Amino acid sequence: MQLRMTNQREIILRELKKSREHLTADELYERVKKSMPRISLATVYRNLEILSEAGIIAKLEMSGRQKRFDYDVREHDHIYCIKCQRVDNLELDRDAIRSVNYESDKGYSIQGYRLEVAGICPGCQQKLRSKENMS
Amino acid sequence: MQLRMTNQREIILRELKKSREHLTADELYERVKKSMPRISLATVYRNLEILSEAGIIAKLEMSGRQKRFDYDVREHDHIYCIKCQRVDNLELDRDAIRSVNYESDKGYSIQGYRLEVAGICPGCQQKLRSKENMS
DNA sequence: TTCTCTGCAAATAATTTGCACCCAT
DNA sequence: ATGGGTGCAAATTATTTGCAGAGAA
Repeated sequence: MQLRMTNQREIILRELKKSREHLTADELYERVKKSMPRISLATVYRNLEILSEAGIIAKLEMSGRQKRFDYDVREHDHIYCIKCQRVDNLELDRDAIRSVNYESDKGYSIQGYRLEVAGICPGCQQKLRSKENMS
Repeated sequence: MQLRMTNQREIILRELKKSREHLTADELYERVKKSMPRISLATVYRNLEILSEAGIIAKLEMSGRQKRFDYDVREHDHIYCIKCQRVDNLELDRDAIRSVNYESDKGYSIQGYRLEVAGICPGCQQKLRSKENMS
């Protein structure tokens, strides 16, 4: 199965790269529509699936509903805001986590792991503080 | 808001406790139906939500589509099978993970973390081996 | 009695798919 | 020209919600 570089695929990749955020399919759709108004959401979904399948982008399965997509395919972990769902990268030593012994567990053959940290982002901390001040 | 112990709630709790697995809402629904055929799936969803909100059970947001629910509310991590989606507990040292330094990251105030290990469960390893032998 | 809970059906949210046409290779 | 890609609408999957009646406290 050969991948073709269509116009829509190119723009999807460009927008994902440009933002450097961890966008959901519909967020990306909104941005892509600006340069290609007739593109369909299904095309965005299909391309995100195909491109992550091919290892060109990464699919993030975080807590919460929607999947997010990352232009950066290097293995890394994420931190997300429990208030606004925004997701940022975590720069931490994956080897240190790997050394936590979970190898022998339950007879599973281990394929990988995912550390997901939950927190409140600076923006939402700010909002909470101003709400406190009002009361 | 007072919680009432209805018949359906009791059975839902009993089945969740009995199985000691990490069931999805519809898996639980199928089991509960055996003792209470007229219960509705919406009631199962509502109860799982309310009970996890109240801290009586735990809601697991793992990779993949469906949420799973755990009778065991103690903090612990999970390993799941990438073939059959089954989820098992991981007994590992949470303090060791906590010591991986992610505190200062991005100005977030940290609320918690979740380590999710992916692997292939013994049952699915078996199936893969017999498939190999056939070819 | 009061207010939470339930069943049912309909609504929602996120994602996927069938189909006929389009266009990159 | 061939077969992957697209837009559109409809289908699917997981979950939630409105409502009127039921039942726990």
